[in-house]
Amino acid sequence: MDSRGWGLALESSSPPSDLNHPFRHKLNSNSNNQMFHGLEFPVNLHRRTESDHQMEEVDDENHNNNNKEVDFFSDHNNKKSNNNSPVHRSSLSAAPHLINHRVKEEASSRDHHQSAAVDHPTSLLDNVNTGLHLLTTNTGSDQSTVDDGATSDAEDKKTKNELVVLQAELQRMNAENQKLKSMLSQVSNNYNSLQMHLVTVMQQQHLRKTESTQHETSMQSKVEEKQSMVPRQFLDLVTGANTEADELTSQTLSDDGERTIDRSSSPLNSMEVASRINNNNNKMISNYDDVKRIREESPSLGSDAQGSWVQNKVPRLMNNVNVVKATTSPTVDQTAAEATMRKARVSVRARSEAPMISDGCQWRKYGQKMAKGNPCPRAYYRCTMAVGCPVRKQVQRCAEDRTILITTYEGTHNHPLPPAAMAMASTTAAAASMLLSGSMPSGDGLMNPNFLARTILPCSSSMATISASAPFPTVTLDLTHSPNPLQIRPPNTQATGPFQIPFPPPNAQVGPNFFNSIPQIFGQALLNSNHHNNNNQSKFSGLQSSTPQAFDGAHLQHPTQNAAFADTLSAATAAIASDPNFTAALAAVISSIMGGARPSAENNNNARGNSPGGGATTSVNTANNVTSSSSMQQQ
DNA sequence: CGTATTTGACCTGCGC
DNA sequence: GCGCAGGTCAAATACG
Repeated sequence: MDSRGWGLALESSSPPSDLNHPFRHKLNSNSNNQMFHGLEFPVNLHRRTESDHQMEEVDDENHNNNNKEVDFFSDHNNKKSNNNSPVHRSSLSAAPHLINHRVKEEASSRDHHQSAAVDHPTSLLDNVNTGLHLLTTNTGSDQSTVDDGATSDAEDKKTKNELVVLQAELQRMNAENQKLKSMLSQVSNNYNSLQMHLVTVMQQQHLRKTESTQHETSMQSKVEEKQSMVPRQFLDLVTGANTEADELTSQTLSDDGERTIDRSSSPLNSMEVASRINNNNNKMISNYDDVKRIREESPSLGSDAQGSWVQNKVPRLMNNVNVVKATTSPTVDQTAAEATMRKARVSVRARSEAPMISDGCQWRKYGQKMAKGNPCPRAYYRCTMAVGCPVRKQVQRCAEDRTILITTYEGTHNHPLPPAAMAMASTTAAAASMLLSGSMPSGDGLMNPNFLARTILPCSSSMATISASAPFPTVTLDLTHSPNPLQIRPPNTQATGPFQIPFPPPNAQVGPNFFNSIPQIFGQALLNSNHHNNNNQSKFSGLQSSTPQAFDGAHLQHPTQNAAFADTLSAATAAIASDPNFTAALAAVISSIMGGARPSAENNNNARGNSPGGGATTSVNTANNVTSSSSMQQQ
């Protein structure tokens, strides 16, 4: 957690006690999938499973032994001082025996089911380091106080038996790890395939639109331009570069003699397509004269809104991201992608008395301005976690309600993020991606924001808003509203069409998993819109009902693990959620593996403790959890 | 003394 | 062309 103690914690730091949870499994990161890099799977942390029960029994044994240790010590003292007491002698001999007997019985019964681990107990024991130190105290005390060789042997056997049990548990967990690995692999594969499919579809739509526009009449009327300005701007803000790049793409493909490619069947490698788009974006961005020429050549593409946007932003983008001439370098692709991503903004409204919400990243303030219409100054921050990171954010209090802090993110991090920052980063990235993807030309060539408002999450309550009238395409995630749809919504001057996603009530505990769920929600939204395009809206209802379970399954006890896992899971589910059956299956599998989708009431109610939970109604209180900050803004 | 913040100046785009 | 507003820069200042 950032030492500055910003007010709104989007993720919870890990209590030290949980960090040492003995049953944490750490999966090897999949080198082919950075999405799951460093993902740790706490297994059976939530449900009282057999293993937990076994461990507690062991602990109970230990505890009992520790309790008895006093008695033993007392007995030994009595024994030494008074060997003639038959009562003491009997209790002395009976207690360890009974304990060992119970342990043996338990070990035997478990060994019956897990014989593999018992086949070579001694060799395994040498290699097992449980780190639990379950028996050393007891054994040591007994050995130190009981000068009895038989008892010592019994203790050794007991120790070995318990270690055998632990070894069996380890093996069982290894098997679970393998299952999880395979599951992750499956998720990863689906994610990659769907991502490629998405790029392919995007490219097809672009090509289709390009062809259609070539047959259109030359000029649209001024009225038509006015009417289409908002959606066109919305389109342009997020994909206008691509739209023009498509012209370049067509030219480039023609120049390269590759235009014979069958677009309908999209044999092009999706990544190659994306690379070409980005490359041509670079061409466009790097050569403003080309942009003007293309706009002149393609009047239908050069509407006012689009032109103003390009003229407005391209030079700055050139300065900011050092766009260079188009090459096939992946770095250039990334730069173009960043330039594109910087066009989209994600605004988060949350109640906080602190000057800035804690999102896990390190920010450096580089400016502050008084914005028109708001007595509160607007502060400008840039990410300092890596040199040249393009991500910036603006922080400003709401003019109407100064308890509301509006944080607007822009750009995509170009560096690895700590788990604490993953939630917000993935949220903003997903929201920006949704803008980018959601603005792809649909059947009529334009994506109307109101279309999104009509189609996305009709049953949701509190809201996020897509703003197309703002200078930038902005997704506003409003964490200040009640989920009750009947409640009057405070005026949002920039909102043009409500696009709602479920958010917790103002006083609800909003935790990392809530933010982790946002990418998934946006994935749902995007997919829902796609389904709507395909007249296949019914699929989404199943998706909605199934995906929350996936996050319920992420109700884990370790906050960091929980955040990391749920974050990764949310990203994955957002990407793969186009198949509701798969999502439901994944939710079911994860829920079953993770110990059931039913979190305990304790976890939900004690969210800020060791159990932040995974739903949208748990963890840190957005509205009230406020801390002071040393990096005070003048607000 | 190094780093972060502050704040006025400057740049750019847009509307009139 | 001019003024306004948003955004950024960089020297000055504060802070640990």
